[in-house]
Amino acid sequence: MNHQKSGSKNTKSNTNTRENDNNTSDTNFIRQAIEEDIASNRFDGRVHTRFPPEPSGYLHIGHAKAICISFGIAEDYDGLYNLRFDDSNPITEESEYVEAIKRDVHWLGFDWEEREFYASDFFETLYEYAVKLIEKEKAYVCDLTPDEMRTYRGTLVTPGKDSPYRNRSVEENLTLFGGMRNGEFPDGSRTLRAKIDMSSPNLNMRDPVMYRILRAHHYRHGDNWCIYPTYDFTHGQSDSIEGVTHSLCDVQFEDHRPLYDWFLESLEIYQPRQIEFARLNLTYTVLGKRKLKVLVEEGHVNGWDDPRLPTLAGMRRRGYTPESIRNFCNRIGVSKADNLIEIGQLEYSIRDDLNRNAPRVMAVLNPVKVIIDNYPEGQVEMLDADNNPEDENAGTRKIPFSKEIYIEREDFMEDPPRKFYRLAPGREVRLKHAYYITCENVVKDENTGEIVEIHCTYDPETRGGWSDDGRRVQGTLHWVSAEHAVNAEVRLYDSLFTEREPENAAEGADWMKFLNPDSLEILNNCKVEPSLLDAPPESRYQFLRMGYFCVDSDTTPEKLVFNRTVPLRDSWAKIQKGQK
RNA sequence: AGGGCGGUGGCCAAGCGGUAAGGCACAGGUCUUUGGAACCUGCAUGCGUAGGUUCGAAUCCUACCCGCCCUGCCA
Repeated sequence: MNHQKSGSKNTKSNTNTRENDNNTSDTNFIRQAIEEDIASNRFDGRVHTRFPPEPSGYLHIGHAKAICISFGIAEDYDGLYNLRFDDSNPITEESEYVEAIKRDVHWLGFDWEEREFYASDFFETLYEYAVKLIEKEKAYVCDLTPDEMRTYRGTLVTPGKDSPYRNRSVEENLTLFGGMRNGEFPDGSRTLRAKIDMSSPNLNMRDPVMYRILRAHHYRHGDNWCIYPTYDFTHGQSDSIEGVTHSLCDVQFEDHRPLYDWFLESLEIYQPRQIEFARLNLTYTVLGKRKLKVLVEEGHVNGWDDPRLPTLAGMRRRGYTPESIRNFCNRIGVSKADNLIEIGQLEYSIRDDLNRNAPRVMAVLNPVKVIIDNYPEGQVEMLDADNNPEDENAGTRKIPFSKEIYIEREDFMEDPPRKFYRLAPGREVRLKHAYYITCENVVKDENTGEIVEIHCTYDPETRGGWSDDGRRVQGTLHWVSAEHAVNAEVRLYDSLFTEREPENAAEGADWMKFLNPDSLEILNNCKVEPSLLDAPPESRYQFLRMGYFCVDSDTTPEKLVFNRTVPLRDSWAKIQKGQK
């Protein structure tokens, strides 16, 4: 069941490496439909898709799914894809968002070349289309107020009734619609409606509004217009104008498809095919621009790029790679069934990528000092450390070792439980890339009882972490030389919500009450190896045994700041849980 | 006088009348200078339910049940 994966694709300006993910489900109902269209020569065998965001917020992982579907399919069938801003509502749209969206789509690894469109650039054509429908007696100017219109529309189970303005003459409608455009009527006083069927069981067909009067400044066209087309009168025609063949969208628009087709057929213009798929839902978070906007605007997070957010900007800052997001989207598949993807699926995708590609480095997040009593005072050795055991070409680097080092506080226990393989009194462990050390005793703070120093001895014969006598140690610890350590701030993230389905768990609609108060933990006294000193923002590392981290944009020459992207899988934590 | 769309293991998802792919998760095990990774093994006599057609049904038919979406001059 392999559809053609063109060997010549992606030869353009994609800077990201596009690995073929062999977990990709290479068949789904959309691809099947497209293959049928190619086989039947509908659209002359062309495949041309589009991604149509409204510039009213930032893109999130749900948009990434839509982008990967639309753009990924176009690439796989040697087709084209457009980026189109669906900007027919001046009230919510801003240039800031179009810039952010373009940045995020590029970052994801897609290049729409010169095919960047704005629905608002089609306003003049759309206006002409509207006139054409009036002339064909398929549209009329309606003076009903919003409340009246709602009443006339009927309900889910009862038919609506015709507007008293439904049978105005073509001439009157033309005059009135021209007047609407020329600003002769106040906002909201009239609309242009499609004349379809007020008794249709599909509410979208009960004479939907095509144009409303709205004196609002459009971020792109200023005050040129005081009437704006609605989504329904804009989307299909934009697809048509752009030559799109397959208009892939959310299942929520299934009910709109008859209207999408009606406008195109009535207008007698080129008619693309709309196909719908289920939107992404993720556990322990909320998706949806409105909700994300609330979190940002009410200050529950620090901006659209807060690393806890499922926005692409936030995920980028968190340390996610574009590849990992694309692979995630491929792995979860496409269908029309409601879905709730476990956040672990996303974590798997980033670990999978970073494990293969992120350089290893040592960093101690919660340090405790270890003094090696028999190590010569003042001596410093530069030890070899491999940069990535998963990558032969990653090379090695030198790391300094000395008499005083830091290790992770939780890597030592005075009274260790079963299966604790780390440092404890009398026990020998390996310091990664360095030596075997044995714990001799500990020094505690007289008042608090907290361990302040651990005294050890090392075996000089185990340089590099090997011993010739075949002696084996159970544990291997990461460490940083105290004298050479660089201080850093490390930000640890937990899920934004405490509920698996915050939107459904609430009795009412108060998903906000499930915000996790501990979603951000800041560690201020972390010690990282000196090679990290000049690491640029967004560079990613594996902190050995601790997880994947990336340099945050808050980093300054005085202070290194890291974000934990995701911890390593931790089977010790599981054992501990089992022991309790 | 409601309409539309869905229901295959814990979470996704193939399947398209020939005897339930794959991924994540989970459970064992091997290996290991990351308790990581990798590797091996296990994990639906079952496809919303009940009937029917058929040599044979997740796939076809009938009825029923459940879930989601739709009553903006948002998209």
